[in-house]
This record gives sequence, structure tokens and C-alpha cells, in this order.
Amino acid sequence: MEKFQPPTLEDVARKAAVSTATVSRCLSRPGTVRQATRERVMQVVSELGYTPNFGAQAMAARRTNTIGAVIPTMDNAIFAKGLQAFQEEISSRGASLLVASSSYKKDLEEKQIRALIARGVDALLLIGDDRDEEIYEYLAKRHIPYVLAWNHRKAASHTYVGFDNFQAAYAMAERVLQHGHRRIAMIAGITEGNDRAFDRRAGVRKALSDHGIADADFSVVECVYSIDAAGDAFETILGTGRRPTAVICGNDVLAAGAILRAKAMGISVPGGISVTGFDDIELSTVVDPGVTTVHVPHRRMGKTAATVLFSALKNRQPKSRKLETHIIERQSLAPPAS
Amino acid sequence: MEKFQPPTLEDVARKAAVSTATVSRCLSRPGTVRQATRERVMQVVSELGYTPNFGAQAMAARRTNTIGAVIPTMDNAIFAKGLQAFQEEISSRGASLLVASSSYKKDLEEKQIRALIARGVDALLLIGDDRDEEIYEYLAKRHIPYVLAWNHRKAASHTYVGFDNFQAAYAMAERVLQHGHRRIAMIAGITEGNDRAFDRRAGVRKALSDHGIADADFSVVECVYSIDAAGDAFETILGTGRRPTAVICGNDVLAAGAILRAKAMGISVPGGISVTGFDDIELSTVVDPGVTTVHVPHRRMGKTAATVLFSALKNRQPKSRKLETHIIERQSLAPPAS
DNA sequence: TTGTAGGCGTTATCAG
DNA sequence: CTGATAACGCCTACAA
Repeated sequence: MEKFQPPTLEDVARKAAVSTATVSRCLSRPGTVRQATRERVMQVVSELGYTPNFGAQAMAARRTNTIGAVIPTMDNAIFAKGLQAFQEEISSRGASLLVASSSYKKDLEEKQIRALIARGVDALLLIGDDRDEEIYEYLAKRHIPYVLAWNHRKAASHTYVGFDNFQAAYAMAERVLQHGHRRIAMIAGITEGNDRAFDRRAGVRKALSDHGIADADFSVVECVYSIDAAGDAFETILGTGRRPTAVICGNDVLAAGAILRAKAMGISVPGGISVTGFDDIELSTVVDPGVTTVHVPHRRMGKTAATVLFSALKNRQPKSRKLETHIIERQSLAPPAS
Repeated sequence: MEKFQPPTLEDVARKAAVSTATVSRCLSRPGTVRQATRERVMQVVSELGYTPNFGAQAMAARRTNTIGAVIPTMDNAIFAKGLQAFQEEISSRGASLLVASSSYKKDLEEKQIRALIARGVDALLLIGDDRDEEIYEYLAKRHIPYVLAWNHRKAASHTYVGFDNFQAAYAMAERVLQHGHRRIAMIAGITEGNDRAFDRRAGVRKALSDHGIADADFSVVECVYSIDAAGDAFETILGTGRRPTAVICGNDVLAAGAILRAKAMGISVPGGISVTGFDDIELSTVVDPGVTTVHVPHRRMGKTAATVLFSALKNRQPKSRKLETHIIERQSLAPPAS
């Protein structure tokens, strides 16, 4: 049997006894074609189940009206939420979104960026700024506008739409100190290739040293963003030197893992040990006790990123946007037992 | 300023002083080109930052090597997890994945399906089977292989890779009865346009009637998949007639919402009321008490779906696959107080 | 091993 | 309002 061929513009044109140009017009600017003609054409279109070939369309029109996004993983509520808002804004402007994920791997991310560009995306959303300079050069060479989200640094070379992870982590550490903690540990995300995790750790470290906490009273262990891994990290921490009275976690998933493990070990939270998170995802509301965390406006960030991208597409110089975060106190942070 | 033009195959060919055919070969089958030539070409490729135009490539080669998926939302761990596995399997076979989401809206789903097909996807993953017949006809007309996941029905007309939601819900309801409950309520997902939610509700209903529970002792309220909505639904249920001793929820998110609200209202779980979930996502481990739920092999389902799709692509007749589920007992379900 | 040339499905430009 | 026709960027016989 011969290989199946989808119907083309020409098939429609022939069957409707008009030219391909007319069919094309019916589809893109119905107003410019006579009612009778249009109806006949549309009839054939649906009979044949015709759908325009996107590749051909993009090639001829020289634009795709689609925006791309490369995120570390969809399996993290913060990206899922932010991207949802990003996508809503994009759709509302008549464009569409193409997403790819990198699993936090630099080389995979680069591959995905290229794939998205090959597919003709007009602009790009990327997470954070920790990637090879080469990629930025490529983007510049191709004149692809992009914004970096989920972080905000003062560097003038990029357009950021995010928040200051360093600052927010600094503030959280100070809050922990205010509660009277003096022996503190941190369960951080993997900082290699992740500027958000890196900045959060740096912020905590700086706050503690600014407030005179000795190095010996602060330990850090990195782990992947999973409940179990965080639990293990928690045990590791407890097994090393003097027990801290508070554990600052790089995000809410880590905090949930720490809390669960603490309870499993018979240590009450915050009675026996305090725990803090970061991101304010639903999870932090569900754990018992609720997690004291940093609220991040994920949805607003997604929406703003889209806005900035569209203005960049209109040749306007894109401008970085810094969003504010704030601490939400729940029950997982309290003064140390004494 | 003139509009920027990305470098093309021809640009590379010219600069490397070879034909476009040679450049094309270097990229797709490096083995067929002399070493020296190849090196020269690749050099130019990276100098120019050349990336092949996907649309043109697809058009000329008449295949894209990409598979599409339309899911209700990424903001639900079950899809995020299953899709991750789906995507891993696809990548491992050298193809790529294009995802779109429908927000549980039928018309949007149809639009997304068409968009994906316009983009040339070779095959499609869809969730459940509740959609207009017209769409299936369209798929057939275009000869696009597809599989329906997250549900399994006996209908021979489709290829399913999923589990029997009805059966699983039936089993869970029986389990609840075994614990001695006789007044039961259900917080179901929105069943309109969602065959999974529909079957779960139907399964529960059937089990209860099979076991002689009177209609008056069973009430159902539907609500969207959110913690808060589930909480509200829980209150609604408690405010109506005699209080049930157990609440069967359509998924774990609903269960978490119910448990949280119960505790907020001062009703202990399972002491004051029992709650069950469905899906076995991480959340059900995190809530206190842990949720008794139906374990679903999301990752395996994703992987299997990909396998089936690839075999369909090889002209093999795709065959439905039914996956098994089982109940995981945690603490949220216990015999009624009295 | 490399080059030539035709065709893939649309859009856009220009005449009628 | 409608119809020719030339791109668009790449692949792939087929030739050399």
C-alpha cells in the first residue's frame, strides 16, 4: 500500500475549484474573500480534514508565532505553576508555547535550546543564568530575544524576570537567627549548574557570618529535590557533630522531607528542631507542621516574563523586572528548646 | 536595518566551498563524507551558528521523528510523572516529544491535537477516551497512530494503555465497606468530559449498591482538583444530612484537602472520619495521617505508552495494555468510631 | 566522494 | 476579489 499523504492546500483548491492562493486567504484572512467562495472552500477543508502544514507555513511566512521555554523539569510545582501563567498570557495574545525540559543538565539544555530554535520559536524563556557563554553568543547571533526567570541578578548583560534568591535566603536566615537559633544547618539543592540553589546557599552563608555565627556552627549538605533524599540529608546532618537547632532548606520539597524524617526519627518539629523552606508551594501547607517559607510569586513571574518577551519582539528594549518575595511564617520555625 | 536572516545550508556550503548536499550529509550521515571535507564544513557550521530549519527538514524528509502528547494539565503530579517516563523512553529511541495541555477543556484539546498534527507529529498520546467522535475520525483520516492513557475500557475501537478506573474505585469502595463503614460520601473530580473521574465515581457507586448501601447513605459532590475546593466540598458534605463515617475521594489532592479541612474543623482523621484517595502521589505520604489510596504505576504507564506507539509506527497493529493497580493502606482509613 | 536539480506545502507579491 | 508564480530551506535520487 502506498504511503498515506495528508491533504494539501492544492488538494483543497482543486476540489473547490479555486486557486491555492484563495484557499490560503480563506484560512488566514477570511474577510478578503467573497462569502460564497469562502463557504465552498471551508466545506472542502472540513471534508478533507485539511490542516495546514506548520513547517511549510513557517517557512513561507518567516515567523511561527510561538515562544519556547526550557525548564529544568515539569516535575516541580514551581515551574508547572509559573509556566501555566506564562502560557496563559501567551495564548491570550494569540501565540503558542513550546516547552522542553533539561533535567538540570547543561548539555541537554543546550540541545533543547537549539531544537526549539530550529523549530522556529520567536523568543525564549530560560531559567536562571548559569550556562555557557557560548549559548548566549548563539542566541545573540540568531537575534533571539530571551528572558531569564526565577532569579534576578544585577548583571546588565541579561534580561531577568525574577527575584533575588540571595537576598531572600539572606532574609530567611536572619529570621531564623531572630528566633534565637545559633547552631544551624542547611539542606541545599545541587548548586552546580543551578544559580538559584547557589544564591540561596550563598545568602544563608552570608547572613550567618554577618551575624557572627562561627563556621563550626553551620553545616551544609546538598541534595537533589526529593523528599527521600532530603530525609537522608537530614539524617546525615544529625549524625555529624552537635545537633543544630534549625535546618534551613533550599526549597519546600526538601523541607517536607526533613520534617517527615524528623518525625519518623521521633524528633518533633519545631519542638525538637526547626525547619524552613523556600517557594511556598502547596506542599508547605499540607505538611504538619506547616512550613515557614519564602513566598515566591510564581504565577506573576510567568505572566511578566511573557509580557517582557512580547515587548522585546516588538523591538522594544527588554527591561529586567525584579519581583519581591516575603517570608510566610507557619509552625515549623520556633525558638530553640533552650 | 534589514531583518536578520539565520544562516542557511547554502550559506554554510558557500563558505565551506562545497555543495549543499555535502553539508547536509555531514550533518545527517557524517560517515559518507571525507574526513577533511567534513572537518572544514563542521568548522563553518559552528562559526556561523548554523542550525537546520526544522520545518524545511520535516517538509523535505516527510517525517519529524517527534511524538505529541496532549494532557489536561501539567499541574498534576500524575501527568508530570507519567509524561516524564514517556519522554525518557522517546528520547532513548532518538525521537522527541511535543506536549500541549488542554486545561480539561474539550475544545481546547481538539485545537491542541490539530496544532500538534500540523507540526507534523508522527503519533499521539491522549488521556482517556471522552472526546467527540469527530476527533477520532480526523485521526483515522490522517493515519495518525495514537494511544489513550490513564484509563482502560473494553472498547475494541481504541488502543488503551492504562488501568481500569472503575474496577479500582470499586475495589476501594469495597475496602471501605470491609472496614465497617455504612454511611459514605464521595468527593469526585468533575466527571463532565473526564472519563477517569466518571469511572471512579461509577465504580464506587456500583460497589456500594452491590453491597446493599441505600442511596440515602451515599452522597457525592464533584469539585475541581484543588486542596481548597476539596476542603469546601468536605464542609458541604458535613453540612448535609447525617454525617458519613468515610469520605472516598477521586484523587489524592482531594483527599489531602478533605483531611486538612477536617483537622481545621476539629474532626480527627481517621478517628472522627475516614478518608481515602486515589493515585498514590507523594502528597499522600506527606499529609498526616497518610492517605490510604490506590497505587497507580504512572511511570510504567508512560513508558509502555511510548513502546506501544513506536510499535504502531512500525506498522504493527497496536494492542491495548491493561496495567494493574492496588490499594495501599496508610492511616487515613480505619473502622468507624462507634 | 561530491555536485545538480527537483520537489516538499505555504505565503506573498503582482497582475488581472 | 481571484489567480499565477516565485520564494522559503532542506533532502534525496541521480549523475559525475
